[in-house]
Amino acid sequence: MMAPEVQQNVQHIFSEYLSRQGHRKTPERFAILSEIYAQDGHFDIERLYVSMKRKKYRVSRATLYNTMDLLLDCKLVRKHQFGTAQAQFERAQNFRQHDHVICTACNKVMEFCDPRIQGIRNTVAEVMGFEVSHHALHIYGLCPDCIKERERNHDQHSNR
Amino acid sequence: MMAPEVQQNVQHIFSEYLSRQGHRKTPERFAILSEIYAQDGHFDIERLYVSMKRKKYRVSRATLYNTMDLLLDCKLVRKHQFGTAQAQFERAQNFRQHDHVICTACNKVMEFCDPRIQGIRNTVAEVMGFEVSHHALHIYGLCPDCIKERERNHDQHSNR
DNA sequence: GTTTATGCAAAGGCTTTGCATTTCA
DNA sequence: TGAAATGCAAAGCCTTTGCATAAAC
Repeated sequence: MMAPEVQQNVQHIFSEYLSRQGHRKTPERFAILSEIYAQDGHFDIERLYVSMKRKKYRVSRATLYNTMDLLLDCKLVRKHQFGTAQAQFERAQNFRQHDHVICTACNKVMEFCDPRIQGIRNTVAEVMGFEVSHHALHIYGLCPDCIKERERNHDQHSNR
Repeated sequence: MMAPEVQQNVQHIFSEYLSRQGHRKTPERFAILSEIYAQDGHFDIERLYVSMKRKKYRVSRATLYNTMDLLLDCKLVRKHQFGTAQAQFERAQNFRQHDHVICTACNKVMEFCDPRIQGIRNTVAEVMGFEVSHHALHIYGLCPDCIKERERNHDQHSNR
């Protein structure tokens, strides 16, 4: 569960951002942000849309996409492409930097942290003269469950 | 330019793969592989399609997509999603493992290698019990050219 | 009162699918 | 000859766009 302070905090950040950029403070925008910070883990636009419709919000997919761009711009949300067609999002405040491990069998997404990635970013900045803004590290493979699953199938195979 | 041995080599690998899997050896499949190994750097399906049409090959987009799946499966091609809608591909033989740096202003894609990534993969395997098959590390930011470009614009701004 | 944002539906772009025809084995 | 692959066009899916209406400032 998200602490109420976090909700207040992000609403404030968003409000400041909208002022600064000369954008309007519409109820839809704040409702979407609120809904996002009520989500656990990753979500996509469709899930957000259904989730808000179920709560009787009047919101359109177009506004969801538009608002996402604003939230990405002020870094309250992160966007991911895990190889599938539709983009995945997750909230960005009060979540420490992490990367993703994706199981190619069951599509489960897990998180991990490794300090070495910061070293790699620094090296890229120095050696290539890049001004690094962000990165995505996705490690693909089989999760422990799917490894077991595969072994079960192998056993069946050799015993029949 | 691609060395002729590489072309021969990959055609052989593909041929073996098709036999092993009980797939047919169609001229289209070998023509597509050949065309891919004549490409430099990254390419997408459309570019491949246009490129082959220009050379009067009779080939359809559907066959390109189908063949890509085969080539991915036998690891002669790698697939990337750099955040845009369409998938990017690159040939995989005789190219050492590398990752990508993407400029968010001009969309240029550059390559780099860092041995630390292997250490991260090993750690994920050990700590999470994952059987790692592959990974994607994308570092986003501004390339040197676009940093200069931005500074030029800043100067104009402050001088007017 | 202007101008921006919203909602809806239509259009776009990439990819997949269905099916008749061709081709490999 | 029979099964699989091809080409074409249509359909799907996610996302963006156009435009009339509504709402912020």
